Amino acid sequence: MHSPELLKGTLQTIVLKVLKDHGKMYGYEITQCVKELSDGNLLLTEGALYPTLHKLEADGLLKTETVMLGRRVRKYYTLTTEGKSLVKERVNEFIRFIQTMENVLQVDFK
Amino acid sequence: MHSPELLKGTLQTIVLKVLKDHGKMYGYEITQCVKELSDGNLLLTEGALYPTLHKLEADGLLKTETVMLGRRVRKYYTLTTEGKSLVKERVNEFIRFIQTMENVLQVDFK
DNA sequence: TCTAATACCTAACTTTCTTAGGTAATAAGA
DNA sequence: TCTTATTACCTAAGAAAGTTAGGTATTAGA
Repeated sequence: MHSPELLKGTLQTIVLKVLKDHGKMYGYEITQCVKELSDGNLLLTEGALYPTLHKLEADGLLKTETVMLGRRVRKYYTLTTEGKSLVKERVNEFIRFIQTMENVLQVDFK
Repeated sequence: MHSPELLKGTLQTIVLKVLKDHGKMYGYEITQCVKELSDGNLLLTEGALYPTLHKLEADGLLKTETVMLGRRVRKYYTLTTEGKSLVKERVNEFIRFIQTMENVLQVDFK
């Protein structure tokens, strides 16, 4: 497991990219997906995830669709057009940050 | 320039590693060193740096030596033994985080 | 029947930044 | 000489973005 400090600032990027790669997803599904992709190293807490999803929606980057499964509510999130273009920027920004850190820390990631 | 959000959680690691690589340094010198290493992409603010240095010192990871240059004060920081062993851990933790992010974001840093 | 998993959510608190100040010595240029 | 930029230290208020710890409720399985 990683220090949760490192996650700060990357949660939005993770959510946006996972939604881009997997299309329509609901909150709980995102936590499970990230858990799998990270081999159990990244466990998104709901206290962080849901406020993030709500913020991304409020910012017009995500849109929602609420579905009833019997009596159960499920809220699906998808990227808006604006959201789609932001994903690339965010991922590129992260990559540039990593490259900068490689220089500052004098290490080799790969 | 990078989004300052991404810096969160990495400032301690940067300070520790730069001190390990360059030995005795003072605060202002650290900001200039990081600026150079990052090609101007990482500009440490003093409001973030000084509290971080004080915290690392309080935690026993750094020790200080105050030098007078004429009337000017300069405060040098060096790693303690404890600090030296922590640097490796922090850098390794960061590398593992990057590798995890590579999987989650499905990108290739190289 | 009780627990674990699924599925949503909020609120108090903490950490860690940014922003915006303050002080003061020294160097450089108009 | 005066003014500004740079060097060099610092703190405090506020914001951002997490954690921790709750709450509600359905469904599946032992």
